[in-house]
Amino acid sequence: MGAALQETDTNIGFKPLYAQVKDQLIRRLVDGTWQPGTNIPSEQELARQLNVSQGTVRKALDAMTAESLLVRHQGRGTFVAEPEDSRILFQFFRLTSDEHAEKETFPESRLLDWSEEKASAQETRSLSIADGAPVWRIERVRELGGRPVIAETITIPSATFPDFRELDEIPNNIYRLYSSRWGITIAKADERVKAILCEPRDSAALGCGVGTPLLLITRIARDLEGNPVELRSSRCLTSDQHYAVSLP
Amino acid sequence: MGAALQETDTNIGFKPLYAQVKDQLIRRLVDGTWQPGTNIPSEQELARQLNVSQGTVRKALDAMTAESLLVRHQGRGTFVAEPEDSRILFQFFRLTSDEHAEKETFPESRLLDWSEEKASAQETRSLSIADGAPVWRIERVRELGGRPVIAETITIPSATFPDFRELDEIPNNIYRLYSSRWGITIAKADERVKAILCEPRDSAALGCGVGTPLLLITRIARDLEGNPVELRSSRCLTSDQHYAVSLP
DNA sequence: GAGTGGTCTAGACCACGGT
DNA sequence: CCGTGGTCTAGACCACTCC
Repeated sequence: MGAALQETDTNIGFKPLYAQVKDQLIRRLVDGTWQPGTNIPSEQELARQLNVSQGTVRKALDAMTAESLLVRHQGRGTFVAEPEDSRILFQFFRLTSDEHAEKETFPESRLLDWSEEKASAQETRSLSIADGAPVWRIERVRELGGRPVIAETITIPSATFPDFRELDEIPNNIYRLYSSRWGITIAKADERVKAILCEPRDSAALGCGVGTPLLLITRIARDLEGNPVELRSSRCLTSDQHYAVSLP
Repeated sequence: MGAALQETDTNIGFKPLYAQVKDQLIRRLVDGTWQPGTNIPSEQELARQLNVSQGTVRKALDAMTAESLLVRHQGRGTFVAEPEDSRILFQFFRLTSDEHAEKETFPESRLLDWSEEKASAQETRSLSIADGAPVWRIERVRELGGRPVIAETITIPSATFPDFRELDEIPNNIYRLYSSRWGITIAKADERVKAILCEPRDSAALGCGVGTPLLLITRIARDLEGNPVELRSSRCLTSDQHYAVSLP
């Protein structure tokens, strides 16, 4: 790490060398030096570049692999993770069919509406944007096995996604779009789950009666630096599906 | 690992040395050689006992620490994790107050009923026990901030918890009881979450009307070896609470 | 000061993938 | 065959805790 190396541990702000290496490497992801899908230099090469040992680089790469930022292939190299369907599904989609572990297909989406509006109070708070700033709001219905099971509202700040208006389609896997068109990587997300009753607004879309119990999932998705990028509200029918969590 | 060491990687059943070390150490937890709260030998000592290097022992200990089986304290040593309130709360209790990260207090329990019954079909399946085997079923209500918010049913096989009948009290933190009285460590759990409507049975306990939307959490808790030990159904009021999940 | 875990280094050998 | 990541070892120094 050359001149940036901290020599002593007595500082309260001490960070281990491998953590500093990790920060450096994440910066290369953030600034686009390393594009999704490309392979990054070998451990030995990075060790030379950063003036640390190969073992220290490995510890940083291992941590990033654990966070799904990188993918390692023995004999081939280390690659920047891509927002492929299978990975996004596994990492961010916790709704599963009740019967046997399904084929894990990406839920089909049907776009209902999308328009630019002023952010609500909740959106302002969740996305850390200015009061009343413009946002895009996307309404769609998602289907599993041919049956509508999720009504979802996606909110993103207009400022973060310039020229969003010019899209002529919203793809199924929207995180891949964020990545390919704006270079924004969704790295993690926080979800809050509640039980609610179906309101008239969702009744038609989900094909269920008003008053049907629904799972409300409120997600804040964050980029590589932890900044909130997307707010999503999903109202889910859970008569034949469940939200699966493993502890820890 | 002496004679147990595998010499070559070409076997399909190959396990890295650190994983074999981890298995050995977990066995010491399972058979009670190392009791919760006690400190285990130092890395150097374990390395000598197992005929591996200290770095290999460290990798095994790091993995076990990540699974909350051990706790490390720099300068003091490595300790077997205890089922303390704060850890159990953090690891297994995902229901949180909507407002600001609460004081994280353990929810108070009020015992409604407990009796020995024959296992239902679901219990038989979830707990991998014989059809109609005897189980203990515990019904209780849990409160947060003085208000009842969870009605829960805990089912455990009678065979796994001998003399359960002789208890004169069911403590708040029941996982600590499993550990202290039967030497059973709850190491992980799988949860399934659905939205349901409050039924008459829970209406009185929760002080809400029939038809109120509730979060149904079905948990299968497992011991160190992954065997299912407890089935738990929690019906939760989520008007002022939510179920929190971080992805990944 | 002695002992512990935490970090960092350097080098070795292996299995894997592609040439 | 070579280069890659995966594993294992050995030794050094540090910070922390307790005596």
